[in-house]
Amino acid sequence: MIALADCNNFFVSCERAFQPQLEGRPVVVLSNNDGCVVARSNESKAMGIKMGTPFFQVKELVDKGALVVRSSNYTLYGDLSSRVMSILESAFPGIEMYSIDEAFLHLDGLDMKNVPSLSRDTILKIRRWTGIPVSIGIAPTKTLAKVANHFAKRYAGYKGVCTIDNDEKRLKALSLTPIDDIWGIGWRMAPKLKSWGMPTALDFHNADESWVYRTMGITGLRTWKELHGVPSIVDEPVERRKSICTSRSFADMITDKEELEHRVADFAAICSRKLRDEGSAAYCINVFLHTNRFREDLGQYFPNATEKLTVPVNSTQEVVAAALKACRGIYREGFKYKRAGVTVFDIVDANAVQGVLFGYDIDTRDKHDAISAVMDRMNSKDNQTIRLASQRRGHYADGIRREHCSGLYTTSIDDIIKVH
DNA sequence: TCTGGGGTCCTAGGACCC
DNA sequence: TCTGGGGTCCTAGGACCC
Repeated sequence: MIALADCNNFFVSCERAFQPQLEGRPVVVLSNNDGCVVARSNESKAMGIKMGTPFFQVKELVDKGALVVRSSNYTLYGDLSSRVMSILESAFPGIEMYSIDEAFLHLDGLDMKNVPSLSRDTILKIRRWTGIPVSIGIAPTKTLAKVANHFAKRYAGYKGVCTIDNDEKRLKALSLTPIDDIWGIGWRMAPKLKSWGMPTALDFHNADESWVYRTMGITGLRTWKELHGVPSIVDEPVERRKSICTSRSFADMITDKEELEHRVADFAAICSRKLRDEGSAAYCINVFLHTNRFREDLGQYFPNATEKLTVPVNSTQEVVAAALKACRGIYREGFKYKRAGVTVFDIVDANAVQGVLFGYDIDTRDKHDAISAVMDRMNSKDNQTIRLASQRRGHYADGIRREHCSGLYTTSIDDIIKVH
């Protein structure tokens, strides 16, 4: 058996944890640049606001006072997430953090009849210590634990914990679950399955195994087996991320080459910082540019280019230099750019790089490493104390819309004073 | 007027080899 | 109408997740 702990309406709950007056009111949290709705409270879900709705479509409700809006505040959410995770970690034999607001809980060695009460106690503790509401689903496979979690969230009677531990409960739960709600069935497959007469998870569960493999491949078959109670989604502990991406949409469209290069240099610098934080280095630096795909009246251009290096890098100078080279190769005059990003991949352990650098200037590398280390120390507070000349003047967040942001309650002393 | 960001895995097809 | 048979590796794109 395995359990899935999932924070309810996580970003909204984080906002409410520090602004209790938002409790009971319809609240939405927006994506970067105040673009789309990415989190909704139960009240705003009940109003029919869909995930991914462009903010301008619901702005009127905000102006009328019928809806509360917040820009996203990832510093706050990341901080609360790690508090929730550490409580889960101390309560269960092992946890596998799956996303910022979800973790699979291993139950090895626990007496199964005690697991529901342990889960309830942990939920109460998390609520008391962090203010975040959590639900837990318990089942024989991860996919079924997700199903159980949905029920725990949806029906108050479960008091936050739902267990699927026999065939009767399993089949009943699947019969009540629309196929689109199954983990692993996305927006492409769901309409097809429905058109083939399988609107519920139980219909899919009852389909023929070889038919599932033929039509949906190995991934579809894994989901099918999981619904039958056969664990088929292996948990590989991810040692090292395989790619790291930093990208943003801009508040305004950019045409100027130099301005665009400053932004790309910023994104590359953030990527290099993320690499160093994980003790990684990358062989490949990719840059992509996007024009505004919603402006059909304007020319469209979505180029990308990869710089492949002979030696993996993680210093700010080297990553930025490679990104700018790639950027210069794809920039075209006359387009209005709305978004850009830097992705680094072919990632290796930075420590393993040392000593195999034949034909490479070790002194230069050591200098770069030393400079990066100093930059990291100086930038540890606000991230922008020191930067390369090719990066932008001003704060990197300038030019990104964030008009409804709450305070940095967990990380800024001024905000902590304000709250108290 | 305004429309997010960051990941993973799988597969088909092309390039290349003998 | 005819135009082999088998491999491997790489990559772009699709599909999925939060």
